[in-house]
Amino acid sequence: MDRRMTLKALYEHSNCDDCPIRHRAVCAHCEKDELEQLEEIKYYRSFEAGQTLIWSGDQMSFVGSVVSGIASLTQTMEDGRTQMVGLLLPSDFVGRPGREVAPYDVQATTDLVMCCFRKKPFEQLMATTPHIAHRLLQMTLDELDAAREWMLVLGRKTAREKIASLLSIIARRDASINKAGMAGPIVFDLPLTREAMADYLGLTLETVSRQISALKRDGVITLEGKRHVTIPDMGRLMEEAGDDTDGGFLV
Amino acid sequence: MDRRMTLKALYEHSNCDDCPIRHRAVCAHCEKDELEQLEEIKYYRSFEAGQTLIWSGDQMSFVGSVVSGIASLTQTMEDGRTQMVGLLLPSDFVGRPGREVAPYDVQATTDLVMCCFRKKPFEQLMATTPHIAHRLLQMTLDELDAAREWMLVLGRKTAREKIASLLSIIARRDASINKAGMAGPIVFDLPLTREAMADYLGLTLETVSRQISALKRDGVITLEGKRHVTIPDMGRLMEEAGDDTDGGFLV
DNA sequence: CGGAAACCTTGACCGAGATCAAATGGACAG
DNA sequence: CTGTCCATTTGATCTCGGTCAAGGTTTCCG
Repeated sequence: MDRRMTLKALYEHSNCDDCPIRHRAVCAHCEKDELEQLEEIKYYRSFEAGQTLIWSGDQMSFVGSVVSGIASLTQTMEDGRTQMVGLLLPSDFVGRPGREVAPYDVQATTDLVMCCFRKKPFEQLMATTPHIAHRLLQMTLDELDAAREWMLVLGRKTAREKIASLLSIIARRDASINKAGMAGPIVFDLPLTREAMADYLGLTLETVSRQISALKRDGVITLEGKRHVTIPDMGRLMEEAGDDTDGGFLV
Repeated sequence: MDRRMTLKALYEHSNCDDCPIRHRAVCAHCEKDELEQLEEIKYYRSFEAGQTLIWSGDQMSFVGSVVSGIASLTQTMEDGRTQMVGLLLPSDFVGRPGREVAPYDVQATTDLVMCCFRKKPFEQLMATTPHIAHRLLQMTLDELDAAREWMLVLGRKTAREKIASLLSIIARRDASINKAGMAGPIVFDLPLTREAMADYLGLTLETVSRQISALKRDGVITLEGKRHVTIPDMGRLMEEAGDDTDGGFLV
């Protein structure tokens, strides 16, 4: 894969209603010109599936959030073992205000559109408008909770539980985006290859495949083709994941 | 263990030079009265080894930081499997400003002294003094990086590498607190039982014991008694951990 | 000093998941 | 339709770390 990428900014929209940062910035304390300032330093970028947006150790020039598609954060050891350490779905934030250098690779797992802000101006804006900083702290705390929940998955769950955990995370996020409830069957397309799932779960792709087959055989999920998943009973899936069944909070 | 704990605030010192928050708060932008405000809501608490400060699901009434000793964050599944998701050494921050309920247990792994701030006043202070919020964001980002680095350990490293990783984290922190350099042997006391290490590493205590014995046999570490460790060659240990040898940044 | 309770080590065995290998299926170009 | 490519599935075997069990050390307390 080519290490360089098209850095051309894509000013596709002059005003952007679907930008998650903007939505998040809109609150009782917002002032009109704060939004305008955000607009000024905002731009869009598209990436193809498989592209690496940022390499570990690179200078970071922007922060931003996922508009559509999926990005992933991965760490790699010298011998090639890789571990995905974050899965960024639409509305998730990317970047470390105040940091110069990226601590891990950021990849486009699917075709991806990002809403970006140039980093320096964004940091200045953060310094002058406290509620953006506050919002960012809340988002970072959410990420930290998610990372720590995932540590339990990586450290203590069996392969079957790991798969069920991943499916239930994706299903939950998907249902909340589509504003569907938890009741009734949930249907979605798996946005990850077996290999990407393996990298997220600390497994091999063969084990992922076997466990998905097993969940299918046992009626926990239904598969059409290799990617289209139906979950007839979300509670059952969460049991398989080893989670508290009642802890079904929507993020 | 008793779920209730002595909540008695310990106003041991009326002015506190060793308080990490205060140190962190001292910067070019600090104003005198900000420190005074922090002083007003600050108090100390001591805990015995094994005590649980906060139970998952509890209301949190304070935030604060570790003065001495070690605290740990743990998650537990219904069947008893537990995973430690954070190791809090002196100067590390505890608490989620803006959150009501604790997402995991906080335990005193050793005897512990915390420097606490009542949560509500602290949050108000945060809202009025942006640089505290900023400082907190930086600390949270650090924690997030540490959590993600640990995900690689949990997901992809062998038992031997896991042990070496834990030892090198403790050694690094210890050396930086004592202002010792990385050159030359590093000596410290293991602050964790084999079981606690196992919970942090996603292993069993037997495996921890075996791997420590193996590292001793191979000359990577020296043990006196069960806890007193000498690391003759930090570079060697980091190789065993599977880390980039040159990435020896002190936090 | 003696006995009990933690904590730790070591051994024997087993099994979940890794590894190596081959077959299957779907998408797409020609 | 046919061949190629890639993702996935499935099978056979191996191995690392878990499990069960026994014994050793240290600490603490009467």
